[in-house]
Formats: sequence, structure tokens, C-alpha cells
Amino acid sequence: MPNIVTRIPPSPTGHLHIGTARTALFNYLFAKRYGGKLVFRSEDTDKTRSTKKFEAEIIEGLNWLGLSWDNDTIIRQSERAPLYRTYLEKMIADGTAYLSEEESKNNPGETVTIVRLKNPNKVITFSDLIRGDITFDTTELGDVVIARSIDDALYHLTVVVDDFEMGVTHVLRGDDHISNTPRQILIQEAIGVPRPIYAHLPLILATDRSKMSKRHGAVSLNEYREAGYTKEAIINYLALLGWNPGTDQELFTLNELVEAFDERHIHKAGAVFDIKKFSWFNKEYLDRLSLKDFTAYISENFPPQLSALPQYNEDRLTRAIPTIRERISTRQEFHELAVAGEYDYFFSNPTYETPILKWKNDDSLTAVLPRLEKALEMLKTADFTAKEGLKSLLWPLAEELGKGELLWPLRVALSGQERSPDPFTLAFILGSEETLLRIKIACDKIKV
RNA sequence: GGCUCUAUCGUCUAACGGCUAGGACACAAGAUUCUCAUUCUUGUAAUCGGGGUUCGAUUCCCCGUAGAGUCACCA
Repeated sequence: MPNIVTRIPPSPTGHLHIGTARTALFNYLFAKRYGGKLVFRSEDTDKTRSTKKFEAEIIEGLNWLGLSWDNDTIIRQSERAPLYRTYLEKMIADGTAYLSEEESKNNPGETVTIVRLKNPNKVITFSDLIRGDITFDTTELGDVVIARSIDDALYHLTVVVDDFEMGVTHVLRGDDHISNTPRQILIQEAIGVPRPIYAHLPLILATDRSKMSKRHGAVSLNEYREAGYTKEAIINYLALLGWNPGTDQELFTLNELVEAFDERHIHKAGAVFDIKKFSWFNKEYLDRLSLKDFTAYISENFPPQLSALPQYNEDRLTRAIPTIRERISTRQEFHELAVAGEYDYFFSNPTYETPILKWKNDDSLTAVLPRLEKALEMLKTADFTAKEGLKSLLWPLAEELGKGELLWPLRVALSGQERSPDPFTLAFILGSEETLLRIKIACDKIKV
């Protein structure tokens, strides 16, 4: 497939949608795979809804993902009105479009001169790269409005003109555009430009199998990015929604995707966005981070409520990192659970009901008291610089008293939880002072 | 409702018309273990229905059914 040109044409009327990112990815993969070009165009003809802020955010988001395009050129439709006007004038002169004085739909009562396509009312069949032949009778479309005025072209006209002017050969877009295709083909034929090859990608679906939208939760790339989904995981997961490599391989870098990409393996049916599998991908990539990189990762977007916790300090966080990383798949998960939840024992005084200190094999709560006191005594002079040292110190006692008999209450005393990391790990993370204090508190709770 | 598209485990998906329908996530069980997590092992689970074509349909055709998309002077 020689001389391929694909495009990314976002409309800067909102945040970068996860679906837009995926469509951009597929255009990128397709172009790169076959040595083609990828161009970018901002579809900002709707002046009331488009903003520079959204445009900048979308561009930044795509670049963050590693998706770059030819020359980094930004084409803006809002700056091309004269170009569209020449096409419009030619169409009117040719009789393929006409001026029409009508009451404004946007401003009722006002009379405006819009431009309508003269619909030849024909049946159109186009060959979709993914779905095969698709046929529409365009009669039902009527005379499509292609411009609000001679200087104010609308989407269907601008998209056709720009795809032609920018040399776009392949249009890969969401399949919600299928029904737009016949009217764009009508315009192509009216102005006499070639028809690009269309490939309509299956949509990303919400759990109820409808088009993913805000009412279903997070849809913007930034929300996932801030939650701690890495670009590698996002790219990888998005690529596998509606596409497969033809092998069992699931983990791909962007470059590997370029090499493996084959448009014949694009699915037809929509794909449900599964946050759990997405999180699994994220954890896979997190597992590959060095301790240093993971620490930097977890410290990003650090919530102020977390660093405001009574016992928060960086040293303790550093000691907790290895324990944290095997338990979470996004940093947001950790942030939330540490502020108020399952991991609050890292930086907060544990609060718990005294009876949970009781080991299941004991008859009474008081049975654990001498064990805790013994452990407390031994820990007073212990070396807290490594959890292995703490373990080798306490292990003989645990074997003597019974592992659960000692370790369970010790762990509960340190974490306040029935489920938590082991007491050696906890003691190491908390440090000498806090460990001794928490055991002391547990003993006091039993005594009263 | 009109038009268009789609249909394999709960989810993402594999299977030149031909092995017992494979893999992953999730879930469950077991091992390890004081509990949790991690790790390892195992397991449950699918071809929407009905007709054809064929020696043989997940696969091809038709009809249903279900779901989705779209019907702007938005993109």
C-alpha cells in the first residue's frame, strides 16, 4: 500500500476522549506500519464550542501517548474559511450547491442565506476496509446544509475539502461516522475529488454496550492519566480493543504494535471497555518499573490529604513502597486507600475494636497479652534497619509460642486490621518508635 | 420509527469449511502462609434462534431475534 496518508481530526470542543485517542492510535499504527504519513487537523469550525484550551490539551495528550504526526503541523479549519469559500463558490457556479434564504435555526426570527448541497438522489455504495460494501440511498438525506453562510462552512464540507487538500488516502474513524459517509461522498462527487478509502473502527462500549459517554464514568484520557494509568498501558490496552495480533501475545510496546499491526485483524463488533483488564495491563507495566521510578510514579498527583496525615513522612513512604507496589494497580488506588481505607495504618493511628486482637485458637483475649509484652520487650533493643533482622529476632519466639499466637495479635496491633502485611514488614515500615508505641497501646487496650 | 452496522465464555479475543472450540482478564478452589497481598497449580464458563448449502458448519447463504450507531444551520 504505497503513499498512505491518514489523519487525526479532533474537534476541540471537550477533553481528549479515550475513543479519540484510540482512533488516533489506529491511524498512527496504520500509517507507520506501511511507511505512510499521519497528519493532524483541528476541526474547530464550531466557534461557539471550540476552544484553544481544549486544542492544546488534546495535542499535549496525544503527544504524551507518544503519537506524533508529520511535521508537527497543526491545521485549523477555523483559519481556512477562504479555501472553503472557493469550493462553495465553484459548487454554486456548477449547480451542485445553491444559496438558500431561510429562517435561522440558531436565531429564530432572523433570515440567513445558507448553502445547501443539490442532492442528486442516488444510491451510493462504498467499500469499507473493515466491513466490506455498505450501501445507502441518499434520497433520504435531502439537500444537506453544507455552510451556515458562504464564509462559514460546516463539517461535512470542510472534512471533504481538507481530506482532499491534505492528501488523505485512508480515513480510519469510529463507526458512528458510517452514516456520515454517504453525504461526504456526495460532496466529493459534487466538487470532483477522489474518494478516500474508509475504515470504520468498532466503537468502545460501556458495560451496558452503549457508546461510552460521560454518564458511564471516566471518558477523558486525562482522568485515567491522573489516576495513574501509564501511557504504555493505555496504548497497549486501547490497541487490543477491537484488534488482535493474530497470536497470543498481549504485551506490546508502541513500536511492537506498529510491526504487528494488520488492519485485517480489526474486529467489526464494538468492544466493552473493561477497567479490570485495563488495570491488569497497568500493573504489568508498573511491575517493570525500578524502585526509584515507581517511587516517582506514586509521588505524582500526591493528594494533600495524604501528606497531611498525622504520621506521614517520606522515609516511611520509601520503606512502604515495596509493600505498596505488589498490592495496587494504579497510584490512585494507593492514595485513596492510604488516606481513608485499607492502608490507613501506614500514616495514621490505627483504630480497631480490641477483640480482634484475639487469636482464633485462644479462649480469651488476655491470653495474647504476655506474648505482646514479650515481643515489646525484645523489640525495644532491636535493629529496625531491615525487616529480615526483625524477622530473625522474633521468629524463634513465634515458633515457641505458636506462629498465629504471636503474629496475629502483633500484626493487628500494628495495622489495626484483620488483613494486612506481616508484622515484620509493618514494624520495619513504621520504625522503632511507632512500632513500640502501637504494641504498647494494644497491651493497654487489653488491660482495660 | 427510517436507514445502517453488529452477534464465540461475564469481558477482550483465537480457531484455511475439519483435532476435545484455544488464550487473557475476572471469578472460584488448592499450594505457600498468622491474615492479606504476591507467586505457582487447577477449575467453572461461550459459538443468539430457526432453516438451508455441505460428508462435515463458529465459519458460507436466508429468515428471525437481540443489541448498537445515526437521523443538526454539532463534529
